[in-house]
Amino acid sequence: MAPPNQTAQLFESVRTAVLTLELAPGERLTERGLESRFEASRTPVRAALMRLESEGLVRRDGRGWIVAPLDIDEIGALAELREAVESAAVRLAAVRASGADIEALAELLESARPVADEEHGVRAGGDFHVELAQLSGNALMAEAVRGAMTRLARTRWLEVRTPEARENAWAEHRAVVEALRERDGARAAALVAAHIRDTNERLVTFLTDERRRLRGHGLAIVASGPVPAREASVG
Amino acid sequence: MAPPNQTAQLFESVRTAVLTLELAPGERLTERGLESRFEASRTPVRAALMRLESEGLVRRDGRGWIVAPLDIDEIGALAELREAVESAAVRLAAVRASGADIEALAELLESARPVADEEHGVRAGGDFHVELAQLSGNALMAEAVRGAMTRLARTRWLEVRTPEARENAWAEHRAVVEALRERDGARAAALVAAHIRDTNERLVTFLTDERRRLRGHGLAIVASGPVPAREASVG
DNA sequence: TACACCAAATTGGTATACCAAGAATCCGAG
DNA sequence: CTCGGATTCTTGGTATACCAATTTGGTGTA
Repeated sequence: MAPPNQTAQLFESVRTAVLTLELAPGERLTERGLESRFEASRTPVRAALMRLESEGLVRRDGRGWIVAPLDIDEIGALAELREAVESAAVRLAAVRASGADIEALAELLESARPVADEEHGVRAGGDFHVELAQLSGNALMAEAVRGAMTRLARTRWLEVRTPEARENAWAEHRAVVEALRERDGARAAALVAAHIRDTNERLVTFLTDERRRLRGHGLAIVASGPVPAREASVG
Repeated sequence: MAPPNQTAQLFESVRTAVLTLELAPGERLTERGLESRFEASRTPVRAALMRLESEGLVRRDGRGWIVAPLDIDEIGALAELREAVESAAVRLAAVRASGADIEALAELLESARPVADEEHGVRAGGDFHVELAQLSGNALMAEAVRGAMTRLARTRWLEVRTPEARENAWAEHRAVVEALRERDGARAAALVAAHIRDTNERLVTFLTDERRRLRGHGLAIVASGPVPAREASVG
């Protein structure tokens, strides 16, 4: 069973294309365009689009579809959400996680240490936060963090990542693990919150500064999302 | 057939059926079954199922679909998530919300006061939390709360809601608004957290106690993890 | 030139036919 | 009656035809 389902494969392909900016933020997508581009029929294309939509990577634009624009306001909102969820999660983790789980996280972190490989470092950075949230034992919190990291993933290809900055982020992660080891939930939560806040601030500063240049590369960054249509009915 | 989109209508119908327990938790769903039941073709049925899946109301079971089972562990996880998000949101709201917004929320609460009408009270109860989160100015937080309330909505048809309990919940909501009026974010957050914790505790206690009885009515409540495979198929 | 109007093309929405995999059922051998 | 295997049914996955609504382009008129 090499191709169990075309949908999953197609979904991954489109998703990757969005995350790597191969499909530019704000770009218009047509079902038939994707159909021919990825060589699949409309049914799996539609399924992929709907899933991508629920992940926030793709959005409806009137009747059609667009790649979700990079939205500085959304990035800020994500940081706030992450701060709330991740700090609560780590507080829970300090109480619930087994020593072995914490050590496994420490090991994951250690393995990402050298950060020589850009892509590897990027991926590991997001994974750390998801794994950390997982230690809370609360699957929904972990899922929320994963969703947030997904929405943020595209910015990682833009952000400046000096060796110092990466080393710094790594050290902050390590401090969190250390606090976890000592079962100091409050400290761990504070560290996580500060880390998220700082990282976000750097990111937003960078994006704001570079907005003009990035636009020159055909990359639009909006400042306040196109007003999501308000709906009246909520069951 | 003039209706702009059948999908939206079908989606609402199925969603309502799930939320009202007309479609029982754990029940197996087939695309063709829904197709004939709701008189639509498979395409919109599949779209609705995928959307419902992203809302957590429907789930894949192997190759097929089931209505998401009521899961006490998930309910607990939702409470933890809500506590994290809503308390952070209300803290933000205390700083950001306009006086008019706060008054509008107070009015919404006031209008739900008599709670004579069961269904109205139920809906308003969930709405309050969503509107409250909206005052944070963080759309993603509000969306997270809305999602959590959706996942919890089915329990409201089961829960005992004595007039005292409802009056009590209403009073707790009111205390939050009062704290908001005074721009006391810390107190508002503490009140929200306590309210969520208490409500959840009552709910879980009730579900645990009544689990046997509810099962007698063909309603399965799982304690952990998925997969109750086959349950209520007409007794 | 500006503009109104019509025709063709494009698009998402919908319906449906076909497929392979799995489940259920039937039937005959023992 | 039991068991094994073949047949049939059902199911989700996929491909595709058709539709209505928009968009697009062109064209003729004032």
